[in-house]
Amino acid sequence: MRVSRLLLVTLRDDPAEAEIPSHKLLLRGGYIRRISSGIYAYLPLLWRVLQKISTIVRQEMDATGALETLLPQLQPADLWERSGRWAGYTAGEGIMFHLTDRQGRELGLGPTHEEVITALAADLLRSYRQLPVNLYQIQTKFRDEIRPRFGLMRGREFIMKDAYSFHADEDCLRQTYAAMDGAYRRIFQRCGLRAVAVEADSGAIGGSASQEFMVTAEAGEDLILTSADGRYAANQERAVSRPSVALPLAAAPRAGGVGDRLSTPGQTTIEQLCSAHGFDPSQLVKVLLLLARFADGQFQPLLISLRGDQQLNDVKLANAVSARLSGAHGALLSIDPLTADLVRSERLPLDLSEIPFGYLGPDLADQTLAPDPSHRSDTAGVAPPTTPAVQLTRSFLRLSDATAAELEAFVCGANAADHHRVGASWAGLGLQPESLDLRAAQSGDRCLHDPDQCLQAARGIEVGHIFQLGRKYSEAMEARFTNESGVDEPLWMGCYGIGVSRLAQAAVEQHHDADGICWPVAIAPFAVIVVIANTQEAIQVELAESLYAELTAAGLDVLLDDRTERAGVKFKDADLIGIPWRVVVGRGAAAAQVELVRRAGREKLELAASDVRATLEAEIGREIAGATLVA
RNA sequence: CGGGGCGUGGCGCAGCUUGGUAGCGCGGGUGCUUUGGGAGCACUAGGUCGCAGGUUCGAAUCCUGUCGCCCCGACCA
Repeated sequence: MRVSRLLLVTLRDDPAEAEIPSHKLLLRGGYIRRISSGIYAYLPLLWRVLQKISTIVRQEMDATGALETLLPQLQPADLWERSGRWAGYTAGEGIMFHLTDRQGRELGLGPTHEEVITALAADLLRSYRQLPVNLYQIQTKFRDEIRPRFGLMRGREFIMKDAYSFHADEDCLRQTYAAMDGAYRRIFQRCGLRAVAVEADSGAIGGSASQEFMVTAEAGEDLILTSADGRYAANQERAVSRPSVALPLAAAPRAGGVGDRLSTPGQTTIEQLCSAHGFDPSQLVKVLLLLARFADGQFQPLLISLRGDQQLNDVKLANAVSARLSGAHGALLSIDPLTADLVRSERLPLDLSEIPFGYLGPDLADQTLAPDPSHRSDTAGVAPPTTPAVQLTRSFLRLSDATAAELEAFVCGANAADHHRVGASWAGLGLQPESLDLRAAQSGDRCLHDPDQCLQAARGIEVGHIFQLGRKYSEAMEARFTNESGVDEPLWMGCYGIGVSRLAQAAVEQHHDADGICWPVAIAPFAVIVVIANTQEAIQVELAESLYAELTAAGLDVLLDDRTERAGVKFKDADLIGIPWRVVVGRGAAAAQVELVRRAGREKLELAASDVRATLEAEIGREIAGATLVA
């Protein structure tokens, strides 16, 4: 391809809309253009990158025996109603674009394909003899993201490889999951990315085990925690660690007591309490008052106890709450602090004026949630307005993190303004807390697998995620097969995603310098750019043309910069768009000498034009092989 | 949705406080010179100042509304 024909439009200044390096460089290099928020045109250069990534993905997926397919993006609502996800994905904060067709049928634009594939599996799969099977596709996904961000990093329309496997039993699912783990490692390796596999929360997709693949980069949206020995890595949402040892309370209290009352006026925070009375935060139990909302309209107040020096992990909390109540009330929609503002905006029949915020203890009585009498008289005898009746549970769901539950004696609020209790115990308060893990693991915490190892924090861009779904969808959608004994049972499922367009940008985020992109050769739009330093010199043009023809004939992806620009312009553009190898045909052309420059390291080599092809083939071959073999 | 910021030729910005000729750099076109790290000179095209109201003799500038975009939070490949 000739640069003069490439529609190469590069920008000298950083566009105002871009914040992070990869986004700026993709815009400046003429790789993408924004059409609307979170919606991008992939220009010819980027399309070549995406095709190269897709090819690698295909090769590795095919090598595991997976079958490529292509599923519809327009999906009927009833499929999603059968899985129980239509409401959650379309209402409120739901991310599915949806529409009504001319017949009044509801359709959604596919954000993911569990429903479609499971319906297909129910149709096609009948016998254990057909199993296992793994179907994948590479296509555009649509998600009405709450906040699109950073160009291709979080778009409302993006390219994804998604795969879905079906199995006769859980053991077989585990094998395919492991095979996908291997394939993913090879894919990212071959794309030239430094990626780490981390334990993950399975989120809205559901299911049991799941693992994310993170490209480490400052601009990453996720926080990951890893141990230096490489044996543990997890998303912070999921990460576990050893809490520090709590300091015992100095004045040993009576065993099983409720503690001594302590006057603490105005001391509503952990810091104030500790500095006023010399407590250590680990001697305190802090109590959070929250409100969970469910798909069926039910509200459930939560009373969460944590040791004073620990932070709540809201993903762990959401999982714990879902596990207890989603069976009865459907999906957990949100958990928010229970405040006067929330009561007002949700029109809850609650009066929080008696709740002593800042002085809560784990034994706060359910009666504090009694309905507000004034509210009752307001609405007595009046037909309720258009809003449906609020369903509110009038007792707390009480959950305690293990660090709090294990304290023998602690300081906590007295459930009365301006007072705390010192030396309280769970038995004394009449509570028997379950020991849950609700706390956020943090950088510096000691690891479970080895107390000598500490967790380190890094930021990451999630480029892949693999799940063992189990039978969640096959049960909901009645995708069943006949097993060896002739008995019908639901299929076991796994699903496996790679954000292809996100991966392209993540590669830029990881491979760039002050002058532009430094693509790994495996996914670069072109491997080589031949630059004619001065197009007025016929001898340079002639040599460059013959090199271009030779390299192209050798099967390399070659760009010929034949523009009549000055050399400096062409060098700047070549650096910006990040072609891994540059061949400069300039002053040495008369002697058939050219210069070979590696983009990433700037190494230069003067060599005979006749040696260029062999040198490039060796260098590129070495890089590709290196990326393939290391595993 | 809550909080913060921005909309002025294709791109990056100034002008707005204190109302009165719409400007700068880059980019585009033509010509000449230059030709190994974003060249120089000359000429030239291109803007209803996001949109709609209002105030005013007069609005890019002041007021109101609205749309769009970006950043911080809940979501995720």
